[in-house]
Amino acid sequence: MNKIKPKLVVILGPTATGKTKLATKLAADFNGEIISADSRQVFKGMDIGTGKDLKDYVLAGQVEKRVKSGKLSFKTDSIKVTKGSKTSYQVPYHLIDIIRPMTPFNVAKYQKLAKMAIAEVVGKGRLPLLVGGTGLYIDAVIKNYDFAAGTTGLKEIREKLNKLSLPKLLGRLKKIDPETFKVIDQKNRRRVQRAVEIFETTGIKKSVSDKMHQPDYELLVLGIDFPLEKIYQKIDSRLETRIQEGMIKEIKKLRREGVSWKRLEEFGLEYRYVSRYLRGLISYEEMLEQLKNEIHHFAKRQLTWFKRNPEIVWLNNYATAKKKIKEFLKK
RNA sequence: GGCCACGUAGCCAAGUGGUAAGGCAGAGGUCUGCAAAACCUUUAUCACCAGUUCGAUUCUGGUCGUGGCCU
Repeated sequence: MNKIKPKLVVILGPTATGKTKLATKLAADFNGEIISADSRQVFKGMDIGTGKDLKDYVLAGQVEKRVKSGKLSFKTDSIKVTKGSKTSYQVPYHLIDIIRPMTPFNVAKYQKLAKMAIAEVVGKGRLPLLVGGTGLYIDAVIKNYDFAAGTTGLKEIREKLNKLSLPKLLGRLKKIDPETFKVIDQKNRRRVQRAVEIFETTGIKKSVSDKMHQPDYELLVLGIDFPLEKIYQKIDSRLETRIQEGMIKEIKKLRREGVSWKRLEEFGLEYRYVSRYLRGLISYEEMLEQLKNEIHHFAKRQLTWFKRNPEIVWLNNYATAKKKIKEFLKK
């Protein structure tokens, strides 16, 4: 019953704080592999807009020296990349580029895949690092949310519920799960509908199912702490860079490949506002301005989510992160 | 110098003789199957001075400021 839980290091933080770069270095230091926790980088072809910089997972330069001096602990050759005379190391990553943009994806699927990926990494005797900024996805893994039941018939039930008005949904919720009804955001249709869905698919009330979970891992949760103004600045300059790198082209290409406007709108941020621009709904200047504001808001929302987790150890540099992980692994 | 218009929160902006819509930005928050999503909360005494009035941000006069036109 009391079996030893695998250790999992989590690195989270709002957008534009350099999570990937930090995680890559740490993965190299501790013989680790990265499991991405990013709800948009799972999609193929969505690269520039999601900041999916795969080069960030490669450690180049002084690696050979670091390996010889024992500072890098990679033990297999599979991650060693030799290009001409230069050797670099690819830190293995998971859950990036795994599905096509038209394919629906959600937390439940993510959780399943992430658990599998973590198990795989642990099986290899390496350290799994869960790295990303999607709070819900991270919590689904580290708090072990229960999505197992109720997969059957979800589509039908959802279609049925989609047709109901919000007051009707609220009425139904009040009947089946008054406890949730009391605390739920009653103006948020999506949430209300989901609470009803949970009951209709599983027969279990949301208020009950919420309480049934135990973490699967021994955790170290590191949060990257950055002043918000700096994040805003970085967001703004990063946006200009992304446009120069062909972000608009990327979105045109997605369209050509059959991704609907509706889907692009759903993806939010870059995909939403560039689409609106391409459709002629807003001007180029409006796109830039609105996008900057929206990404600022997004960063704030991420922070709000993370703030309420007291488990997070906030830090802002590599050395501290390294020290924390070292201590964690010794325990 | 003369004439006209305007002066409402960081920005845009509505409005009324009885103590001021809304939007944006800002701040705070919610979060268990779309989460880069969806949703919630919050921000003014109306340029200044004097007068009319029971009461003025709204009317009158002046001051300052801004924009435009004219000589």
